[in-house]
Amino acid sequence: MTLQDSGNVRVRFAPSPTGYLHIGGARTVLFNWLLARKYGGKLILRIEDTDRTRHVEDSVGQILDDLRWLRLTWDEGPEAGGAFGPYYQSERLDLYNKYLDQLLASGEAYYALETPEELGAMRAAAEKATGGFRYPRPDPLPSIEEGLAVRAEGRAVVVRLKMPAADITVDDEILGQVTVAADQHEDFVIQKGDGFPTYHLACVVDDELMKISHVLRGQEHLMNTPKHIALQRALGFSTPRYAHLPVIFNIDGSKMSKRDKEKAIKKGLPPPEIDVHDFRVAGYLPEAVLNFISLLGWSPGEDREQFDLQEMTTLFSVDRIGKTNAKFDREKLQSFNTDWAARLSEDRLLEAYKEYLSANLDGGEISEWVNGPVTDAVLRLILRACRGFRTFRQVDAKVRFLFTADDDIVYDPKAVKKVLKKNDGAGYAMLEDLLNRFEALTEWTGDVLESLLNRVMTEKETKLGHVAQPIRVAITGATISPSIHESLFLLGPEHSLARIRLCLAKREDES
RNA sequence: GCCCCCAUCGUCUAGAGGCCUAGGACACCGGCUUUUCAUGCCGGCAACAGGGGUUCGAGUCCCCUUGGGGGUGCCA
Repeated sequence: MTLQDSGNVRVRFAPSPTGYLHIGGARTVLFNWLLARKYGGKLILRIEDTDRTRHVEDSVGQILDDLRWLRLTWDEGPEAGGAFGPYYQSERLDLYNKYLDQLLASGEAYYALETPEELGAMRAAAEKATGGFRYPRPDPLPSIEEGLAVRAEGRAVVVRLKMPAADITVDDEILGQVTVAADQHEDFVIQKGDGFPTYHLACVVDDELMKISHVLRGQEHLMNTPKHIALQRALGFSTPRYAHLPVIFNIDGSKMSKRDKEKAIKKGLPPPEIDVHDFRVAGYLPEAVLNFISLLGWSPGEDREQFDLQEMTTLFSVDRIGKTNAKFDREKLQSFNTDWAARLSEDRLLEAYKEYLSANLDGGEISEWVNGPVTDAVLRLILRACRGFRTFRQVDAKVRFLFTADDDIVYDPKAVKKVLKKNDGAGYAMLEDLLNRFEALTEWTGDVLESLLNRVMTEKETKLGHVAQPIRVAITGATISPSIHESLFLLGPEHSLARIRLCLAKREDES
């Protein structure tokens, strides 16, 4: 990046509205966002909705939502507006048609009259014969009149670009020079039979009209770039700087596909997180997700790993982006999440927790726990009691007993056996003793409870575990919860005592 | 098949010819702390894909092989 680029950086993220924002897409936006931020440029959000058959209802809303959750803002695009709109390609058809006409008139493009079926047959035959197919340019080329006449008959006709008979070199900021030989080119389709432009045309026209300076996109687009360069030359456009990002895979090397989720569900396995939304629902913090994906294909060096968006912006640079594909390691993400959760302010953590809850309740709000309405103060207490947690989902699991009615507590048989029945019901005996002491308490605070339990431990010359675990099982049904005095305090005297009595009563039922 | 890209611990990576006895982080394995689950602390294991060059010297440059990935759509 040279000095004269400063202030003129205009980058874009151009998703197709086919579902939630994919985690790989998130990294692409992030890098674009960082570049724009670093050089005081603009990030443009453009919706590439030229394939009506793949359009998914409301997915633009979902993508915008995911970006907001990540705190990645855009300067132009849906909701933001801008001087280069519209930002939906489906609303820019007249623009594409104008350039299409120009190309047709100058002879740089031509109508191709094969039906999809004919093309398919040609491809199949060629693949059988040589293993590969390249569209053979007709000789002579159909005239414009001919193309128009066929179209007038109601038959779908496509427009193809006449590729130049010369090598094309992509000057990539990450990969260096990549040359595709002249004999590898193919006259590709720029307008589909339904009158929509293909991705290539729309992309090139928009990048020019929107004055895009740098294109940072996935490496799966590398082989499209010579096509785009040819189109730019035919149209008299300039060529933006290109940087093709390495691809992100699953830990086993397979593609991170949205279909992995359906496959896992079919097998009865928990679905893996693939889309940004999945990570949100699973209880990850946007700070951690962003930090983690920034390190997939990029590194600031000097053994630095953890930083927020601001530091990232300072550290970011395109020449530190690597060429090697990366595998997505959820274990490391979890570790990052743990660190971020420990580092964030209470206010921010509370906000993030509420976002997590709302994503899981489909936008609804969690309203009641055993002791009444759920307030911010309650959520703060919960988060504090769960310090050291890895994801919000773990927080949920740990405090579920606070959202369960006394009669609905499910006692884990293993826990009951190990903690209560063992040693001739030593656990139950402990509970009976503790019940009396709890009933005598006039104050129910964490401190009071803690010192009471400590006293019991000393008196009985036993470990705290023998005191705490029976209570834990009695009030939660299982062996996992926040520290015992905090668990008791949060539950409150009424429910705590009720559950201990209930637990003791259940023992009698069984004997 | 053809074209293109890539190659350091299991994973993410540092490494711009001597600073490399190859560094960090996650995971893993030990140990400590602990009231459960976590957390925290200490220690350990672990890599330059293979082969040729170039050079006084190669993880770093070149070539080949192998392996991985992408493209080869009227998808983007």
